[in-house]
Amino acid sequence: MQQTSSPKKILLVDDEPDILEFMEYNLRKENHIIFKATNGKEAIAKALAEHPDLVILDIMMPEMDGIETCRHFREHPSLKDTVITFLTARNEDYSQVAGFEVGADDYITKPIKPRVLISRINALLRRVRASTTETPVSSPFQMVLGDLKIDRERYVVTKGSQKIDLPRKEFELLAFLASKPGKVFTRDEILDRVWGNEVVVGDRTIDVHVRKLREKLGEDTIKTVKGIGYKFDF
Amino acid sequence: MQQTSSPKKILLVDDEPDILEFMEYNLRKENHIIFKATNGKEAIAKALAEHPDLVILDIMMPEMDGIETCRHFREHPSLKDTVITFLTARNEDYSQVAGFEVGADDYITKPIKPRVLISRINALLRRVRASTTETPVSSPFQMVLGDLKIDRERYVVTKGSQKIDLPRKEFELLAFLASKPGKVFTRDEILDRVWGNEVVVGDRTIDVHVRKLREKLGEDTIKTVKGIGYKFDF
DNA sequence: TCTTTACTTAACAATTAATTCACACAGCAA
DNA sequence: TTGCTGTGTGAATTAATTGTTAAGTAAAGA
Repeated sequence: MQQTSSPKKILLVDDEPDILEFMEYNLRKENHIIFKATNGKEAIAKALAEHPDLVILDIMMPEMDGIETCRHFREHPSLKDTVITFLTARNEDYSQVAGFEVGADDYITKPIKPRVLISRINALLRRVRASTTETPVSSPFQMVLGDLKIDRERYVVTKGSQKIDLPRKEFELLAFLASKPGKVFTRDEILDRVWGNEVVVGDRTIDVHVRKLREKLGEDTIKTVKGIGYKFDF
Repeated sequence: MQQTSSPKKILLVDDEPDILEFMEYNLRKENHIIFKATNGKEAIAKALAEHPDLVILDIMMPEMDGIETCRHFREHPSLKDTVITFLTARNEDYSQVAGFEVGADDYITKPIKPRVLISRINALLRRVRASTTETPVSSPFQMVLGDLKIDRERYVVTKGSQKIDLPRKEFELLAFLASKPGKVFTRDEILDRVWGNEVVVGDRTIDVHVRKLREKLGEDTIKTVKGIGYKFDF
């Protein structure tokens, strides 16, 4: 199974230790960082402290059940955008409805198979990341800049009438720089947006990619602003 | 959840009152103005009267189904640029293909999760309707792409004068990729649409199907865009 | 049931992309 | 000039992604 980019914080909430352990084991194998809670109150406390990317919440719990806990999450300003998925025994039909009403993002039924768990979790994490990152700027699929056309949908760059194939990072770097022609992006900004803040790469990585872009697009498309960063100009 | 700029008019079309109500509730929370219809005819009437920004159309409806209704929209001069998204139960096999062929803008599968619904809708509303206009709809049941003919009614593919029989998944995959020639579909998109959001398959499944298609149709029909996905080109 | 076909998985190979490395070079200040 | 800082470059290395084959399941048909 594909390895997702960066490890995520996941908070598991269930009153049964067996299930907690089972999920912890499986998710840890996927390199996620796991926190656990055995009731709703503890869950909220841990969430406030750790700000998990995802919460897996058992519906059936003593005292404060999953639905109730979820509602608390949704009411809390700093937690209300957390991704929450419920866990429930199969055939608890009505609770599904209730779950979605309080703003659940997904629903996993017990008994859980490791493969299914992992795949659902990864899919959720991907999707959520996608929807929050979604459309940075107005996102026209195609940008035209001088004699350069950048087609985000088709993933193709055209210079004049010549089609140029770019590998992923090069394309993303170019698209990012070109999103605001003329603006100077610092190395930090570039790393944040193109590489993501969790990935650690060396100092020369950006340079090399810039160089490759210059090789393919011509020397004068990307300009160096010494001590600051790079900008796209045409 | 982020509040989008201005309230939009949304027309919901479904024969099941529960679903209508569910969607109305969730979209109203987002400050949209909601209209409802329970069949295709009513939908067109309301659309003509209200000119909604977006139509959410259930595929499975008595009398005039979603596909048919969509076609009517597309033929109507004053409605043909309306953004339309389909609603369908998971794994209603070929309807996805049909949906794109009649010019759908997006595809939402039931059961619907509120947050997913809202995020997809908002994304759709933000994006200007330009991408679908550029793909001319040749004929609802038959696509012709270069020397390739895809007949979704008989699910038969013809290359030149040679008839090629494709198994179900291969056909669906091909038809999906071909629904927007040139566009790169990510593996996630492909899994979502061809396999359905709840089916769990391994990483190499798509590859193998792609390979089989290439075997049968020639190496250069489906192109790999490393790190992103696949695209159909001719 | 048996048989066939489609679908998925697993293991490994091949390919391509991303990153690092070592050093070169340029600009600037003392 | 010398030393410093920041950037450019090509080769080498490492990592990630995809291709391929074979084999195992599941589903459909006879």
